[in-house]
Amino acid sequence: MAITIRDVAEAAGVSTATVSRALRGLPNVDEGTRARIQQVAFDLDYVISPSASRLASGRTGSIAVITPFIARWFFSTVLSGVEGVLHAAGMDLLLMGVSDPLSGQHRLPPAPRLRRRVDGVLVIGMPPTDPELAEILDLGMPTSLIGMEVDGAPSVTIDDTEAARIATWHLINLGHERIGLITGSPGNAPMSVGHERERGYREVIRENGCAVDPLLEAYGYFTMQGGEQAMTALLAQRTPPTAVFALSDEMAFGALRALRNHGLTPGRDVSVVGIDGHDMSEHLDLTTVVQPVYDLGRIAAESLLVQMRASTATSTADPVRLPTQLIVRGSTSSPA
Amino acid sequence: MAITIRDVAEAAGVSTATVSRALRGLPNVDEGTRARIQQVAFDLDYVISPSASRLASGRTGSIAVITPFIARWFFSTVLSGVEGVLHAAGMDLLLMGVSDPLSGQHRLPPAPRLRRRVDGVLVIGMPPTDPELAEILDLGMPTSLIGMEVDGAPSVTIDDTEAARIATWHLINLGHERIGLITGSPGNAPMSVGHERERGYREVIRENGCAVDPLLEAYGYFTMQGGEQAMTALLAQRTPPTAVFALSDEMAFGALRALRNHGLTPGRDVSVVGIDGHDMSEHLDLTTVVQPVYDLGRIAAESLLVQMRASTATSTADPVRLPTQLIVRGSTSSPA
DNA sequence: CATTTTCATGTAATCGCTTGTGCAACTGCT
DNA sequence: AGCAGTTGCACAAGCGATTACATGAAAATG
Repeated sequence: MAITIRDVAEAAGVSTATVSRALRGLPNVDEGTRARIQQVAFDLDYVISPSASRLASGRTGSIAVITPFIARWFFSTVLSGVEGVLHAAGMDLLLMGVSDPLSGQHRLPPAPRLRRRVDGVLVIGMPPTDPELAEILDLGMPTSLIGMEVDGAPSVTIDDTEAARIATWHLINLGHERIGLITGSPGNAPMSVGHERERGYREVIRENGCAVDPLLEAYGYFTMQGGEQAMTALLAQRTPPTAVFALSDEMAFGALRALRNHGLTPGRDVSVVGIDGHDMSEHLDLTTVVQPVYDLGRIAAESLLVQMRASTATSTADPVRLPTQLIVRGSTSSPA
Repeated sequence: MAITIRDVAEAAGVSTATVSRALRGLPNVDEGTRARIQQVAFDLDYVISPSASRLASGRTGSIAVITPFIARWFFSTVLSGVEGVLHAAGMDLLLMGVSDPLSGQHRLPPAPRLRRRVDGVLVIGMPPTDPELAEILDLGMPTSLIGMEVDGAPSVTIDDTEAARIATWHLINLGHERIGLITGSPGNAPMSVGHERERGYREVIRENGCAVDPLLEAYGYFTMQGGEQAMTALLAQRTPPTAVFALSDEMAFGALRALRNHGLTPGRDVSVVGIDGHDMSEHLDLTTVVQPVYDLGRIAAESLLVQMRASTATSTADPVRLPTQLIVRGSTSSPA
């Protein structure tokens, strides 16, 4: 069978306790002994059994990442940032989807599958009101949230309202007065990204004395296709907007496509601005409010690790908010 | 402390052995007893300790997914397909990147981190000649490859040469004679995706009596930016190609952009065809050879599970090849 | 020089589950 | 009724580490 710590101990002429300490870099081991043990372990091609180690120590050395989507740009980019940090820290990354990739149907709640399995949890972009999120937080283990804020839980986000304000102000400053909105879905949960961004938009619209016209709002469901349909709907109005703010770049992409399908030129005929800084936004010449997506994941992972080390349950749960930046491109300009 | 199997056993008035069998659905347990145990376990809010279970049984119930990139469309889409299957099977998915997300530098080889930690491995899109891949295969555990073929290892791919042939033939059939190629990097490893696709291109070019002109080939490094630079380079020739085949959609996107930057209209002035069926290809009106990326992941995961159940080491390692399909869009047409 | 500390190491009791073995109590057969 | 074959369950030996505690030697202290 496989080599165990016992084999190493015998070969090195010490006890398993010493091997354990030596290999894990604990103090109170003679450096000479440590070197010898390391050499023996290497020669025997010994690898520790994580299962045994976990059982004995009570630590799993792994962290779950919970996400509603894996194949979408935002989520996979965050995931990439997370992975970089966890890998460097020697942690295992357990990836768990919340909804079925194809149907989008919610699966069983992930909380029960987390217990005793991981030391910490990272949650990406779930609605703050989601009961499943509450279950996860109730687990009482170190948790860090990405892209949403919940009272008392550490989180890393951008200021969504502010980002939306920046985008909307940009259109206002260009002289637009009829500004459409492509939002997520009808029942945007309170505190959710969609809700906060909508709020930023409405605030700025009101501050400028423009009416908040329900006819200027359409649902894009945060997908490209949805954005296209939403833009199409907006264009069907008797007085279409001269500019549109899409809550995400992917919806904005859809909007651009709808414009072209209608023989309109984005930026010249109708301005479009998004939020994200999607890889393709430069390519499509889309004005957007860039958010540091990779860093969202990176920083959340780092803070989770800190939180886990400082096992003092009194984790300072101040939410981290990363800055955003408006990048002006060809999809926005002053109205004709 | 936490509830253990012992607590459940005592509360149900049976031995831990029976609890273990009952909860795992093993036979030789009276259905009445089983129901009672399940009820007790539920009431006590008992969850099994994976660490203990793994140590005792020798099975980890988890599978590693190794990938060079996480945030790229192809990889995250495959990953999504894999996750769906593994989740349904109750397996833990350990995500491991091979290279650093930011720098792209290779990290330490993943093989040592796999031993004793997972029951199976899924590898996405590594060059077949990569020594790290060899190390992984040498581990001797159930493994399934996605997007590359290696002798003796089960794999799920498309026929890359054939896909390239289809794309190139499409351009030939349209009447193009000077057909450019946007390939990966200079040293495309033998048997790699890039190499095979290049081969398909060259075969068709030769079959049609066209010369394989090195000046018609440029490197796009499988990125959008690279594709843009490659197209720019091709346009700088004295006699630029009238059509270009990019080995991936993302490079094709870059090519489209380069064309527009030069005041050229894709499809009318220069035709562009890619391979992938990227989410954005429809949006950008790109002709492409669609590959079933999600299914690549799904099927590989399913076959890995089968392979693990049929523990007979003599796994029939016949490579699975999924079909591709040419989707003609506006980016290709007959030369002017 | 006696005594207290510190250091390096060993002993052995866990951690919480799985599973081979054995033993009754049933079953169905002749 | 007798016998072999099931069936349902308990016993207990692991699985391979970690770690509290014990131990003896060496170093530091007064």
